[in-house]
This record gives sequence, C-alpha cells and structure tokens, in this order.
Amino acid sequence: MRPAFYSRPVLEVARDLVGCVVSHGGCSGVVVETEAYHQSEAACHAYVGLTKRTSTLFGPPGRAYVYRSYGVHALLNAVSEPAGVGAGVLIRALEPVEGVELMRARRGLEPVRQLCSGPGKLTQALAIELDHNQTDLEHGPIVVSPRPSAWREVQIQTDTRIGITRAIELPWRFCAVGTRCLSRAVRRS
DNA sequence: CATGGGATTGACT
DNA sequence: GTCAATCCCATGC
Repeated sequence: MRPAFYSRPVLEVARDLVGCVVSHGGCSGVVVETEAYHQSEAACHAYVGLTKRTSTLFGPPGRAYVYRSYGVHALLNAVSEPAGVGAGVLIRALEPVEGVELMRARRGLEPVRQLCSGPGKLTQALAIELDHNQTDLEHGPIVVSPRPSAWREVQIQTDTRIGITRAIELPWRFCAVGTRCLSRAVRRS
C-alpha cells in the first residue's frame, strides 16, 4: 500500500488494514487482527516522545516498525499518520494464504490455525526480524497489498487491546468476523 | 553504568 | 490457571 494510505488517522488505518495481505519470506497471509497505537495514549511506545527507539514511529508513514517484545519475539507494526506524529498499527494475526509449508517449518507446528494467530507467531512464520525496522511496506522486503476481492466487504468487530497495562479501556483492537486465526476471541463489540 | 519493565509464547500445574 | 525465557532500551543515579 502507498504511503498516502498510512498517512491518515491511525484508527482508520488499523480498520482498513484488516483484509489486506502481508507478504514476506515466501509466505503471505490476510490480516485478520490489528491494534492502533498513538502518541497521545500511554500504551504507545511513542508516548515517551522522540527517542532512539521511537524514531521509527515518528518517521514517514508506510514503513515497518519492528521491535523485540519480552526479549523473545519480533512484533510488526505499520507506521501511520503524517511524519512527526508517533503512531502505528500492530499486526496481531494473519490467516495463512501462501507458503503454508514454510510457515509450518519455521513455527515447528502443523495446524494452520496456529501458524500466525499472534503477533510473535506471524513474524516467526514469515521470517520477519528486527532488521526490517524502517523498511518500506510498499516496495518490500515486507509487502502489504490491498484486500483480495473475497475480503473486500469483510465485517469488523472492535475490542480492547491485548496485553497492555495502560490505556486498557480504549477499543482500539480490530478483528475480522468469521476467521479462526485470531490471537484471542473478541470479548466486546 | 545499573536497573526494570514489557504491544508474548509455550510449557507446565 | 501460573510462570520463565531473554533482550532492547528508557530512565535514573
């Protein structure tokens, strides 16, 4: 997707990314779960302001923000809003499309439902690493492309975000209806 | 320079 | 349900 797609309010970008396709490392999948993060709320890394860590979030929209979580997993975000605003969309789950055997090998698991049903799982399945931080999501190596026709009219449920301790009340989680690949079931709508 | 806290996962009780 | 693994980096002395 072009930078103009991401250079909008992060809640719109998070909603519109559901149904789009993420490709990397010989694999691809449809985005079925996202969360929005914005510098104005305390759960966002950019809340602390411009630092070495958050500089990607404050940079140009349409780039990847990849960081290490709990010392173990790489998590993928799409930098959103105009440059100068710290915001991003966390990609939390995919429904696998291409390269399922590669995903199985990288994950060490067979069930399709468990290959990309979590933010750390999908980066492992697609071989997305920390050095993809700041790379362009239009030209790759990680590529985000528009909704396939079957996903054009996808229904979306909102929910509160998962795994955070601050600003827990905001309904900034967006989930596709009908998928079996969410990281967790939707609680609220 | 030392410390502490995670936008998680998988193994185990 | 509980809990450890493991590392980057922001913060504070």
